[in-house]
Amino acid sequence: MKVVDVAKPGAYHHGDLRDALIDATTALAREGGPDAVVLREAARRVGVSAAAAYHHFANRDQLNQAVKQRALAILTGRMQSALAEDEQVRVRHRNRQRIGAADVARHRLRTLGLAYLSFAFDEPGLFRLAFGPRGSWPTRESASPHDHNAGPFLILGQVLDELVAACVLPPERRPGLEYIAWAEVHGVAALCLDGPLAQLDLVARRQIIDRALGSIIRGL
Amino acid sequence: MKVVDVAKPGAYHHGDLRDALIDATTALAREGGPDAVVLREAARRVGVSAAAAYHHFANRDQLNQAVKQRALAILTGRMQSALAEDEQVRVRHRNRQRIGAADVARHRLRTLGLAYLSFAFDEPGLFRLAFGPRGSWPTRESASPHDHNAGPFLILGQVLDELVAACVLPPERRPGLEYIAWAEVHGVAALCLDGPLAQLDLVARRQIIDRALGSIIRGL
DNA sequence: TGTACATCAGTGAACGCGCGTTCACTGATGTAC
DNA sequence: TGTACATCAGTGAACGCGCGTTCACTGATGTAC
Repeated sequence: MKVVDVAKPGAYHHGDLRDALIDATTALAREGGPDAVVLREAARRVGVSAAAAYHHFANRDQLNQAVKQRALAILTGRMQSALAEDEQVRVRHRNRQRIGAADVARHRLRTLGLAYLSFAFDEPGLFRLAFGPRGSWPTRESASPHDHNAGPFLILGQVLDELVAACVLPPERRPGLEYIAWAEVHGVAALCLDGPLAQLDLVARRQIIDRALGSIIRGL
Repeated sequence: MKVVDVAKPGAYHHGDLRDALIDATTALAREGGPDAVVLREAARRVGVSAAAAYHHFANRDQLNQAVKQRALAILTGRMQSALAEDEQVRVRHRNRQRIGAADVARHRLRTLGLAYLSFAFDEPGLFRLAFGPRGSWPTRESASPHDHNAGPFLILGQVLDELVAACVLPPERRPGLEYIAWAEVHGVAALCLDGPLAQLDLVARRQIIDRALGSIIRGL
């Protein structure tokens, strides 16, 4: 197995330029959203000629698409680690109080929603890129193999399954519920970032979020 | 009062270039979304030099902002006329069957949601512009005086008030409910246009929409 | 192990494009006398 | 009613910019013998 030596200074061959370009472009998107995704600037940041990028991407759109997937992977990671953190807290306190499976499942759903929203607010540039008009939504086939197909969609689905198992959610209402739950949370994020809710102060926003999450859980 | 003679051919003075530019740019946005909002192209379509635009807008962003407001006005109009059409149907059938105020109010809320979604699907370019990252959301002060401040927000608020009046919605849950309802419907639109729901066929999309609207109304 | 050579992954210069914006200008409009 | 003139709303040419993309090239890498 070849060891990839990253950024060996002065090296003619970069080592892993493709990944480096995706990294740099992700940073651009982070700072300036979809409009900041500029192939030349990414190459500049990596310290490479713009033409070099064309050995790794057919065109700008392919680079853009790769960054879009990266953004989604970051979102997925945040959702997963939020659940994991939740789990740790629960394990640590398990002797002090016994919590029912129903409450646990409900809490996990809420955690997922909060993770989604905090991604949107912490990383508005990446969020806008991921859910913006440019480029297509990655299909299951085009998704990165490292994800094990575990996009936001699947994580949400698992937690909804837990709700069914905990008898919180009637099984007949389970199918397709991902869409509804996702839409509600996504709508809050979108309206807060670029819509009529953009001017809300943090307190008001917090209220809306609590209310929306409550509404989803109650709506089960 | 001066009669504005639109597009008198060969006229040096245009008459109402400002409006004409907004019209042309709206057409651009309709066809290509936010990225298609290009000052020079709008001037070209109107048949005027690009520099002329600077007698009416300080810069490209102001033009963009005006078109954003136009898009919102169109959305508002669609919502209003959907309600009006509903009303007509109801008046026409009023002798055949008596419907309770509660059902009427619920139906009006559903109508509003459908109008919002049909705007998103019929006019994706305008929808993306209106709710996209570029430009700020128009505040009450900057809104066009012709609207009488009746944006989507206020129409929705009125219908929610009707629900309270009809005893469908407990008054204590009324305040701020606009946000929740709007977010849910907006989320469906956004995810269907540019998100993971983009690949759904029309039938599946229709199901999601029905379900989401039902969920809002049930959640009251 | 050493060498010839195909392939890979870079370079740097250039192309064409279209954009937003500015400038000095000029033709039309409307008002004061 | 006619005329001088300030103001308004256009013109067309130009500027500078930065982009995506292509091209002929060259240095590095790794493989076959």
